[in-house]
Amino acid sequence: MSDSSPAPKRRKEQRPLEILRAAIDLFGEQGFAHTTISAIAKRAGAAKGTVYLYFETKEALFEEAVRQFIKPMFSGIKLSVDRFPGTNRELLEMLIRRVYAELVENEERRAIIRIVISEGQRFPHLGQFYHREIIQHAQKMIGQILQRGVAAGEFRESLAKSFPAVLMGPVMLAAVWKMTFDTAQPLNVQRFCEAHLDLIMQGLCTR
Amino acid sequence: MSDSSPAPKRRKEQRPLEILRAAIDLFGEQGFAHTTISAIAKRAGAAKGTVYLYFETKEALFEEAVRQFIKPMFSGIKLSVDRFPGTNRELLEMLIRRVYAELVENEERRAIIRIVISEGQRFPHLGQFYHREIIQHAQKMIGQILQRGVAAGEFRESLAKSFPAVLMGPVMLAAVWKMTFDTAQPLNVQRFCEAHLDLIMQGLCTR
DNA sequence: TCTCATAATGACCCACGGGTCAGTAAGCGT
DNA sequence: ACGCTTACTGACCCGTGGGTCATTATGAGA
Repeated sequence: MSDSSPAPKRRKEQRPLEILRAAIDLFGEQGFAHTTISAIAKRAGAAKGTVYLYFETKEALFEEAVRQFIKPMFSGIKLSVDRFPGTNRELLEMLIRRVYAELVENEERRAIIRIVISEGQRFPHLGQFYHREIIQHAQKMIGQILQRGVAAGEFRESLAKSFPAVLMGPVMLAAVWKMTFDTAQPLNVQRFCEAHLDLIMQGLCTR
Repeated sequence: MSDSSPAPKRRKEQRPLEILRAAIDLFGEQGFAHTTISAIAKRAGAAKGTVYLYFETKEALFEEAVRQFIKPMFSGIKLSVDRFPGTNRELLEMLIRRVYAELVENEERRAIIRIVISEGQRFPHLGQFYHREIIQHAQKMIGQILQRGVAAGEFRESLAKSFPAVLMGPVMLAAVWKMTFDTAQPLNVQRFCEAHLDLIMQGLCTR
């Protein structure tokens, strides 16, 4: 029958994921401390005790939830980079546009960023995990693009090859801005992205 | 006599500032939710009740503490920009170096950034205040430097004039990195700063 | 239809911490 | 020395929320 009955259902397989989904939503909206297990259970359509059937503690649930949603964030971008046909310059441009679309414009993803920043001190695992799963791969990816671009004569030799993250700095700023200052001064992400690309491609100075 | 006596002293003037200092330290270290009034009082060398003599609630204390430490952050930089003698290019370079020194290398200042990011959702005042007191002025300052630089032929026309914040993107990333990934992969701030300057001054592409 | 292993429940327990207030004592004026 | 004002204290109150567990409900298999 339909699952509209209020009576509890036994669904061992789906439960954990439903709970993780509810958890990541609420942690993103309210932060770790202000999110209650009861609220997570309620949103997942379960009772408080059910959460503790699948997760040891609130912290364990938290780390699992973040883990669950960090991984897929990167895989989509990685795929489209691997099979890109154009020049390295076009590839870098496409990559940066994608990152804005995936990380800055998507509210759920921004929430992950905020979580990693704000809870990173109290959950060192989290920072380490995020670094291992995302940052490291991203650095390698950008490093390769730069290297190939230099070899192909598209890019000059620059210090960015030692710090690929420099290229992504404005992305981080845009994400933080959206989360923090957008009510005071709304950010036009598209145009910000264009300014970003303009800057790193051309630089500021006349020759 | 010396103030080593354990008996309570009556010092109406110094108390509030001592409490604010203790508060900003602890809020920076542990975040808003995990910082207790008792801990703040203890660090300030006072009793819990004393805190409530000077501040209505925990939130009021929090906002006051942040306010207290945000303002002086900017004034030093502003001063050295106003009286700078060199070219606009040199000025921009000096400015960016100073911002790294003040915001990224200084742990207390980074704490403020983390606070604004992580508590910004639940305390909208905070984001608005920070924007009004820092971001807006910084934007104006950088905008002027760019404009003068273009007029003097030092800078090309670029989209950065509409989004001066783009230039500061890597600073934000460096600050976040220091707070979050530094144990996983320590960041050499000096060299990162050089890479940042190299990038925005020269750009990536060959002509 | 009956049994039984177990998924699911939610009332309950209790530690924690924001906020209070009756009491204490410092120190000024006389 | 003696009040008297008031800065200061910390034991106490109580709402909140993490975590438990005795009880109930479910549905697969006999």
